[in-house]
Amino acid sequence: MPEPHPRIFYADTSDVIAKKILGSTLIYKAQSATIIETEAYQGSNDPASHAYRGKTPRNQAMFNEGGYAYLYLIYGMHLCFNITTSPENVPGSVFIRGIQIDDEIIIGPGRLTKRLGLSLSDQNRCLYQDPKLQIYPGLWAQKNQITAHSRIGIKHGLDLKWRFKIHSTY
DNA sequence: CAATAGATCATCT
DNA sequence: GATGATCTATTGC
Repeated sequence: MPEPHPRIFYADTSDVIAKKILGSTLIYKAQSATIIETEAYQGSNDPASHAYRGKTPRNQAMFNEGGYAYLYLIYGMHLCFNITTSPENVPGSVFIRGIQIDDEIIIGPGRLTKRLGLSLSDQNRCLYQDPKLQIYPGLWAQKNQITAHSRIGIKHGLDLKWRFKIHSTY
């Protein structure tokens, strides 16, 4: 039996984890999804981040140590799913933008949370301890290529190339 | 095709 | 009271 990514996997900064987690397998409600697109968000060094101006009730989950779920509602209707990174009280998260389930490609943070059935009750779940929500190392044996891009839907921090996509090359 | 508008609400100022 | 780490439908070229 393979093990989920351990606690130490999430200890680095979000831009590193966002790349490293591509191709990993997300397990939720008997569904198995491959992570194919991510973005990184940090803290006071990242003007696009919810945590740019410090801790608030909404973003408190971003201050967890690495490996916890951070979810929030955007535009009154879409749930967005992140995984925290970095030590406790150092805000950082990997925002999941795209997944693949079997042959179905799902791009868009709101679409994928709806498809998987994630909800705010999954807030703060630990990805390496909670059996309901887990992430395993990828089983992609192919040679893959990762590209870096500007993040979507933000007004600041567009110079940071913190959106990452994995492409299978065969 | 590309551009725009509308939905809809918790959070922050 | 304004806004936003979005998505879809619709309009316009």
